[in-house]
Amino acid sequence: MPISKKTTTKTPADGRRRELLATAAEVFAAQGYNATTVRRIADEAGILAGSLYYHFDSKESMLDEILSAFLDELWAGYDAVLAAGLGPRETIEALVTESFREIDRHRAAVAIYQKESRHLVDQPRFAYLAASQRKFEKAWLGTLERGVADGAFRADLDVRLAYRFVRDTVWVAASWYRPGGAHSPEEIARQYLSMVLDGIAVRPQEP
Amino acid sequence: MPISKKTTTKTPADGRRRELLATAAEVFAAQGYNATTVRRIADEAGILAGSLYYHFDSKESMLDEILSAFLDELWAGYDAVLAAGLGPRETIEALVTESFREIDRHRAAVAIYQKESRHLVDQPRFAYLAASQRKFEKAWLGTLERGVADGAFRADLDVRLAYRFVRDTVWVAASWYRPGGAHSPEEIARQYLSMVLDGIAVRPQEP
Amino acid sequence: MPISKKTTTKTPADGRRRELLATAAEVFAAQGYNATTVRRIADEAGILAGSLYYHFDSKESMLDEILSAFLDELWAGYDAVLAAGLGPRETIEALVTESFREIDRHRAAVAIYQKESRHLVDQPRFAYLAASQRKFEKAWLGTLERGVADGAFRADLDVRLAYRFVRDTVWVAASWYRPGGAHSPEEIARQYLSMVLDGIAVRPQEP
Amino acid sequence: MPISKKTTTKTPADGRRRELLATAAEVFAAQGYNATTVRRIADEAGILAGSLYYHFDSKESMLDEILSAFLDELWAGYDAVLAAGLGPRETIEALVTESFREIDRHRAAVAIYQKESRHLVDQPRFAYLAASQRKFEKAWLGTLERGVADGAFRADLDVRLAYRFVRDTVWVAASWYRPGGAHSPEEIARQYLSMVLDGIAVRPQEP
DNA sequence: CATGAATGAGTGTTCATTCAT
DNA sequence: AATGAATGAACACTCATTCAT
Repeated sequence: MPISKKTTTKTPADGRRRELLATAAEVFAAQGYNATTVRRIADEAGILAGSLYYHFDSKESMLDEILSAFLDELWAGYDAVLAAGLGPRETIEALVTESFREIDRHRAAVAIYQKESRHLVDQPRFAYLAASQRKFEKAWLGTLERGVADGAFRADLDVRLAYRFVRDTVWVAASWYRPGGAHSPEEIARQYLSMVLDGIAVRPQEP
Repeated sequence: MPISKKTTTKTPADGRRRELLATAAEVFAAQGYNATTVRRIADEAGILAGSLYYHFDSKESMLDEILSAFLDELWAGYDAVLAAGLGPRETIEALVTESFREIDRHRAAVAIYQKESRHLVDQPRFAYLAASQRKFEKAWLGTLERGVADGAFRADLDVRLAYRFVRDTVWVAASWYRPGGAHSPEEIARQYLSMVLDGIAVRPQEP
Repeated sequence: MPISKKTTTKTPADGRRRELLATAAEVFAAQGYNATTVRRIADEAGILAGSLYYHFDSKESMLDEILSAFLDELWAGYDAVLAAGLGPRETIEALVTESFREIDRHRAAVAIYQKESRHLVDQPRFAYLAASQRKFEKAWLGTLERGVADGAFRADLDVRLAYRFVRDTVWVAASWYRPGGAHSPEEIARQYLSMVLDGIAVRPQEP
Repeated sequence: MPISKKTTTKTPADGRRRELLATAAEVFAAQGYNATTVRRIADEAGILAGSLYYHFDSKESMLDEILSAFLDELWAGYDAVLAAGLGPRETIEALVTESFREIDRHRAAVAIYQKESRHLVDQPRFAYLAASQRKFEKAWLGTLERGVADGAFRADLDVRLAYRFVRDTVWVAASWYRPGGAHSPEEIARQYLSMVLDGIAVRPQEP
């Protein structure tokens, strides 16, 4: 059950759409949605601006499709993790790892989401963004609280602050992450988790 | 010696400028620079769009003035910290605290900086943003390396990753921080530092 | 000899053309020629927009064919009436009746004619509209003048005004007439003629 | 109490608006609303297309203002007639005369109304057109029925048909009427009334 | 200082039309 | 006969900017 109500109709000639969406996502991510002209996307795709409208209703509907496809995939991964019945620490580890995998696969969509979701949320068309945010918060906050309760996480945490801390820490990575770099998503996740869970300072010496 | 070369001329009618800049900053932060119309700023200020051009050369020059004023103040604070000769951990603590104070004082400017700096950097007019970023990176990265060298920070850190981690962690806060809330900037800084330095997981029991 | 020079080629696949033209006429009448998109016609016909161009050269040529077919039929009827050698009053009666029959049979075409002919007249392609109008005026005006001369119609008439009066009165009916309604075209013609010829006021009493 | 809810704000600098509206009305009437480009109106006014948007929200709002101003004036005249307590025949005479005066004063608006009102009625913004039509029908139909009841009009009339007959007969005149021609509106009204009330045929001889 | 009116370049979008398949 | 994809010109509209008053 996808977070967005879109029925991703998989018609045979669907390939062109996907190509064009990938192009659009790349440009949106690089220049921002508003600053991106439909002509720029068309140029990048090697067609004329008007021709995009054979495939899409509007510039906005391209954005919509990009974001909802991303969120659908993200939640497929998250839901699997949340259904696995792991402990709080292991859940956090799995969610962070899954997030970096999504960043790896949908870098452009993630960057767009970061930059644009705040003002899109208010538009009825993008109501699913708000729904996703609520679900997201519930998953992370719940896991953190569970961890504090069972002693996995520090009891002196401001859990809401910790939630924002972890959330931002992970997703902002999309702004500098480049797929195919030195580190795999799993490796980056491991290092992030190491910092988030154990801090960057050395532990007081154990005798 | 300010990071931006602007000569902050203090003409008598300077108060109006400052008011208008504050208004513009608020709108830029809320809607994004590109999505903000000059008319919207003028509406908010109670004048007509054309009248803004008595005070400013262009919409871009408003943005310029907002960002350079912010960076000048930021670096006044940072430079004082860096000149104080503190140890690495104390330097990090002081920089983070100073950063949250800036967020508190220049929330709008910080938010604008976060959202817009990436594509502004390329324009000659905003070259000082790149200069600031380099200086910023040097300060933080240097401190982290110093800390690893003298045993204050974990030796197994990927220092560049840790830099991004700390940097993002701090500044993204501008996107949700609201001045006058429950926590003072210093209190938020303390909690952030606690998480960054010591992690959110409980430490292994010492006997 | 038809008023329009079109050679109505009767190819075997002519049935499809006629269907498509009927569809187009209906949409043109309902939404106006300019406001009608070729896509809308194609939708209504259950094919794609481009496919219409297998059957027709252009949107304009559909309009052309619709109007000229209508005018050819109209003049077949009118010419028969005019050739019958009736008196002026009987001629008017026959023309009005014939007109309502045309409205009944070609409602869409008549409505299109009413709405669009004024600005089409200037285009060379639609020169036959002007020819038809001249012939039309000559027939009606001549009959009215004949009637005034032989005492069938009132001598104090401004004949040009009376011509416009009768002409408009008849054709505007196409804008509200719906075939298959309560009244047959002949019945409506009878009532119209009663009003046009004898007025709606009661006659002064004859002793 | 105007038929349209518009508050015709009479600001001092309102003159330019009125000029531009008159220009727009003329072009709308000549070419049809849809076929008229905003550029054409601007050309006619000697400014650039974009400049029109300083004065008006949209092309549609120009149309709206033209139609509602016309209807407000029309109903001012009609309401005065209907309130005068005249007999049915005198009421019809006064309404027809008033109508031709409106055609004389607002020729363009009347022509636009004739051509466009049918499809505008459905849009919420133009709901007042439907209201006007209902009020119009009530006034004319009521008067005709009253006239039939008290013996002023023929008892054998199909009143609805007579209503359409008179209505169309009057307003279609806007399509050929040119102000400043040979006949004054009152003169045309007189002749129309003569035909509508007494018919164009000679009356049977009274002995 | 501010307004009222305009400019001109650009934006998203529409649509009749074309054409290889 | 019809489709899928594209073209290219035009369209309504936006907006930063200018300038005489």
